[in-house]
Amino acid sequence: MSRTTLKDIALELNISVSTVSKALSDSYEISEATKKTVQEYAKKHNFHPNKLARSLKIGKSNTIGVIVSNISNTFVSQILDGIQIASQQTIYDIIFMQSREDERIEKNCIDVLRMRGIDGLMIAPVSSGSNIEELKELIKARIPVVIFDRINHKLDTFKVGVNNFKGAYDATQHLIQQGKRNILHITGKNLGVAEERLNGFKAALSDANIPFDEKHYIECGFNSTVDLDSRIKEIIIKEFIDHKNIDAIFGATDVITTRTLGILAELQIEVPTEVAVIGFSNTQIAASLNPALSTVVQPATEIGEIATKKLIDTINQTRPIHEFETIELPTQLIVRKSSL
Amino acid sequence: MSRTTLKDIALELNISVSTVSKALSDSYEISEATKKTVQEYAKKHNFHPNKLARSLKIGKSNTIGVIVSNISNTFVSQILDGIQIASQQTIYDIIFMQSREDERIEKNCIDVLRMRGIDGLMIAPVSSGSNIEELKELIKARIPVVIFDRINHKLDTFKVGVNNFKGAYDATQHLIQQGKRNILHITGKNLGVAEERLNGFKAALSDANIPFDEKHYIECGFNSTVDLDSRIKEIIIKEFIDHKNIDAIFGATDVITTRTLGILAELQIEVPTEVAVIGFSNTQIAASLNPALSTVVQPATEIGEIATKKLIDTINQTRPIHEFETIELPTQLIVRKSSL
DNA sequence: TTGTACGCGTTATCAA
DNA sequence: TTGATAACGCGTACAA
Repeated sequence: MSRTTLKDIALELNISVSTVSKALSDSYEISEATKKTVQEYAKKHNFHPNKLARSLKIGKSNTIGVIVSNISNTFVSQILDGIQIASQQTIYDIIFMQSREDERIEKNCIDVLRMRGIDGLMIAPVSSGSNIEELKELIKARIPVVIFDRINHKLDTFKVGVNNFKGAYDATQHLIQQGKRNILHITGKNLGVAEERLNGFKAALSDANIPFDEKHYIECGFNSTVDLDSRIKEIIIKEFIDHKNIDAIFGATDVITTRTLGILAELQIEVPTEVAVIGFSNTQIAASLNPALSTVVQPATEIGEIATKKLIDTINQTRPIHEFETIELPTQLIVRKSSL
Repeated sequence: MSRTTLKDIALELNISVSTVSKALSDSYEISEATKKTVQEYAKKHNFHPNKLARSLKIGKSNTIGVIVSNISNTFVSQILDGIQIASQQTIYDIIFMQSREDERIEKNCIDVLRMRGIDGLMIAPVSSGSNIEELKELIKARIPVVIFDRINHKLDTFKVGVNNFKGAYDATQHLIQQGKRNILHITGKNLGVAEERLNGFKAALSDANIPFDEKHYIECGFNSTVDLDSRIKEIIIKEFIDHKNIDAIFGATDVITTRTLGILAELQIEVPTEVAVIGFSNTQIAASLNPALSTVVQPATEIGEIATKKLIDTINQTRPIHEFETIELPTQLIVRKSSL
């Protein structure tokens, strides 16, 4: 048995295909009687209209494409949750794809989604300039694009993310208020948001008249977890154990912060008595950690929801938009035991 | 500017649409010269064939639908990773949807995916009988279905998951070997895999001649995290603090296990000296926890990969399959500090 | 109120 | 080697 079509119903009921089509969409042209017959038949035989054919016909797919780096990242999956929530009550379905931090894969994702006839795209781009031509083309083809999270991307369009400067500033200031003066900032290489977070870190130091020490700013590659681990370990051993000149660590990302905690435990360095720790992190188990981890939390769900709403608004706009808005949501500093 | 079509190219190059189509698919019927002209023109003008039209025509969408309960769950997102990896090198694209543990939403997901013309479906069902009629219909319509993770579902089809009995048995046995005899098993309500895990737990106790105490088996509702937390806390206070008759806890899921750790920290109960902890958990930061958490790890990525391969195989099978296989992968017991 | 005819963009068959 | 034509399933202007 293959799938039921309008034609099948028409044949069975001895009426025309268009009558069936109209009856199912509750058209005013059709009599209540036939509507009822058709709709009941459809329900009984579990008729599902073919979206492909429908989209092809009306030139809209009611689909939104989403490209993220990696689904298996707490922060990202929380954003996806928000996207799902916002799209739930709309006519739009969501298709997710992963770029895996690779511009070529990202290009492929864009192509695939485009071929699928998405009505709009939401993307957290790999880098600040990645696939900018492709994205421009989408917009030219009147497929709106919203950029989220990595809002330093150069494309001129709607953007939704957080105020990374302030988030980093607040975290650093908190450590300073706890009497820490030798703070190590660990961040990632080629991380779009890193620069603003570094700026916030520096600004907080500067405002407290603490000189910025180059040695207390470390960039880690992200090639593999092993690399990341050994790199972090190396620097902690050097700066904390050998030179004894660190009293706090500020991690720039979810992964860095949690890995750091693990390494400190492994090296039997007591948190927060020997070293205080705080970092950007959206892991739900921050409170379950021992010691409970102080974090800069990004409003992930909200980012997803706002981005989705913005995109849908833009899709439904009849005339092209030329004035774009960048929304920077505030982060939230949650102080727990690891930095007290 | 709207999107380019075969027609546009044909018009521009003064050849027929079918010639363009054949040239682009590198047909042997077309001369090298025209092929070259067409392909170059297509590349230059960034032509993307319309997949909707293509799928409609050939009756295959080269799309696989995936339904999971909740993307923002470590274990689930690891499975999705595996699915992505396995599909990467194939012609198939993946569409994810979330059921949020709700059978009606799950039904809606199935309908949407079906309307989208998926060639196959992978699903971790909400419950053991959820939407069984819908799924049967899919199979009747020759759209293969593979069930993963929640392999206790009653539908007769391919299933890929883990051996929950053995995973639970191993964890419990390990605790017993550490000299623990009063083990609390915390599990979830309406959790498909709970029963097998409970059986494994009981079997290990029985094999060590330890009687099973009803009071040491707790089911938690999953309505909200707050409920879960307070329920776990309540039972720990009663059994550990008041009656002092627990020396170990075995958590049945990722969420339960990590929440338990948090609550123990909050109550200032020392792990593992006062209470040993082990549990099913796929969180990547188990090693980063303090104390490092002993876990029963499920081969999530592998589950995703195998399920995907099985599904694609089935899709490409010309004749319907009537003998289905259930693959139960082994779990891995990783002993860390929390249970030593 | 219902039916006919056409087109969305593609592929496949067959004729030129 | 190329092109005309039909068809996939649906929606809609127009005719009946």
